[in-house]
Amino acid sequence: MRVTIKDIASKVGVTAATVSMVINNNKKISEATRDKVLKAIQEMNYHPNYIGRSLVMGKTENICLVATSFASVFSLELVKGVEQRLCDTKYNLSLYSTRGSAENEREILKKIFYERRVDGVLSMTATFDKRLIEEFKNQEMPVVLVEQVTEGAPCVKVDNVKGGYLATDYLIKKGRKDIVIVLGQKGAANADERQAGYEKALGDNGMQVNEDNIIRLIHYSFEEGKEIMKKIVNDGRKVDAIFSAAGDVCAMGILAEAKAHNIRIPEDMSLIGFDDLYMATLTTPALTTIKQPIEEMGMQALDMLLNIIEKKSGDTSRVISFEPTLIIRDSA
Amino acid sequence: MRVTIKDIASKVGVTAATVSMVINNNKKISEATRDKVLKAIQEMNYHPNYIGRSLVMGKTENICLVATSFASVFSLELVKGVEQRLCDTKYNLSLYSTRGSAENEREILKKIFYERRVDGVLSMTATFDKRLIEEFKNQEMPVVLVEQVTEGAPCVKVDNVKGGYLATDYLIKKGRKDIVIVLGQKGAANADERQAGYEKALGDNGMQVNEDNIIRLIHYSFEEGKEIMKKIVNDGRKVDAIFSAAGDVCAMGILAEAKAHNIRIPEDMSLIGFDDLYMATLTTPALTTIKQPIEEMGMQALDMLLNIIEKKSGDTSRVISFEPTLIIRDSA
DNA sequence: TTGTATGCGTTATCAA
DNA sequence: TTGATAACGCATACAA
Repeated sequence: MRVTIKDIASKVGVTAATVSMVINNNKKISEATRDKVLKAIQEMNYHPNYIGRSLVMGKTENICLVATSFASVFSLELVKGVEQRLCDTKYNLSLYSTRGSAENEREILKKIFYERRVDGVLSMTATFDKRLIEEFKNQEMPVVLVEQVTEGAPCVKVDNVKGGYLATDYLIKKGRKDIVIVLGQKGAANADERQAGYEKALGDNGMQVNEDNIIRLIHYSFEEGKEIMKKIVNDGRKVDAIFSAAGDVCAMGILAEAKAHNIRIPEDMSLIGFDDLYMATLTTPALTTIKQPIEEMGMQALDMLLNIIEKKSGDTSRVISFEPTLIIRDSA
Repeated sequence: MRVTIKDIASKVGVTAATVSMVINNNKKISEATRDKVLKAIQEMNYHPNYIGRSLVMGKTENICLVATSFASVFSLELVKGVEQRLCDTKYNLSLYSTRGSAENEREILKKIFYERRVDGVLSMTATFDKRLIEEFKNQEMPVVLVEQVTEGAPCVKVDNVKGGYLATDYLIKKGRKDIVIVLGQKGAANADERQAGYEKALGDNGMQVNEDNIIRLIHYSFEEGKEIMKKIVNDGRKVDAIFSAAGDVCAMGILAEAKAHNIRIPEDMSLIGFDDLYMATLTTPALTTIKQPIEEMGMQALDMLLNIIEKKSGDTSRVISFEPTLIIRDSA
């Protein structure tokens, strides 16, 4: 049998309540009994059962990170940031991946707070709408959103408008006239914002938006990047720059396919990515890209969540926006 | 206030026990009351509190993965595998990172089972010695080791000797004479085994081991890879192949630095990595590497753990070894 | 300063 | 088929 608080109590000759008070550093306990209890705890190798404690305290000391999947470099970096901050606290991290339909995602999120498995939630999922946030509030379950702004919940994100602007403006200043932008699906916050930055930069420089220059993809993948470049070549289009606002991996696909068609980069065509994954330094030419401080975002998101959990802040409408930066390498 | 089993009971006009039996599909409940209870559960949006259930059941339905850090692509791939299997079960995954000293690591591991936070442990940490395994056994806490064999605990690993052999033998067959191997610290199971494979391949081909060709690192990182290559250049060494048995990420660092010094790969020097991360396909040249089926290892490890937890198997000495394969691309 | 009593939300045993 | 009761391990208000 595992040793419980009662075992300690009976060994020392006090009650469980006393032992509990010693554990929780209650000042009203005499030195003498405190020492005896502590000694017994040592000897019997006692550790308080976390489930018992959780039940009475109403806290699990667990927080979770929810994402559609953890297969991306983005989520890895985020986990890194969260983890780094978490190790100084008493909290543990659980990962919930909601692979599958939006409905399934909703179910998982609901389970999380109704079953009280965690004290707070960090979410990178898409289905976090106002209704769901309302339910979280009703259940008093703190939540911080990452990369997605929804009214009523605090959020950590990157200034994607600025990211889109920086890249586009740089290309224009380099003399590029016909700039393709590759984006995720319409409606995805990052895609819409980056597009807005792209269009603003064009406008500020007295240029028109050409709808043909807006290309969309779904998985942000290497393969899609190749397909996009292949189509541009097959269509016989003359394009002097591509801004892969859908990330570095896609940009790498574009690069690979461009090489296969003997298109020289950056001489014939400029290429800019988004993310600044470290492999962006490894291609030839090395990729010019927009850097997002993902790890810092993870830390910040966790800090916000812990503040809410521990009631140091009730501010549920705070949006922290990180500044992206242009990293100039060889591809543009 | 959150809705509990009692709220349902009083609403329907039965006791909590009855509601509990309905939830747990006890057959002795009449259709009539079952329906009434189910309806109330729906209406009041009731979900059983997981903490309360855990306390009485003595199970948390949580398993954890322990690693020094989750900042590596290796651990992420493993998480992917585990996660994929886990989503069909009632279990949840927690991540514990034990960054810091070995002593700290020990403390965290002990906490895990003494506090009964989880039903089972998957461990990738180094400090899992016989003594610790003994403690796990005493506390009836199931554990499966990943990438590390220790007597008394089941384990999932890759045949690293073979991996080391495959790469080295291939380089020799390609006519390389002066092959550097990059390894983790002596004592780390994967490092020692890969080294053994390297030395066996040299021996089988009638070549001598040159101690200068064995280089060690700590973090398996991109930066360390760069440092290693820089040092080789600065020392004016003539090396015609590097086998980064410390992984693809390190190999990428080597690649980046080699490029910076205009060393052509594979013409001037062959380069082989280890892991087969998907980014290995994205570099120029694409990386030749030893593939470990990391994701499958994660799935297998989880299956073993769940079998032990659910008492379907008590076999604590099983070692499952996966076969690595040589993936030939452009760097060697 | 310490003990008694109670409750956290659930399941399980037994009696009705 | 259902209800009453105890139990899981711990923390806390109140009494002593």
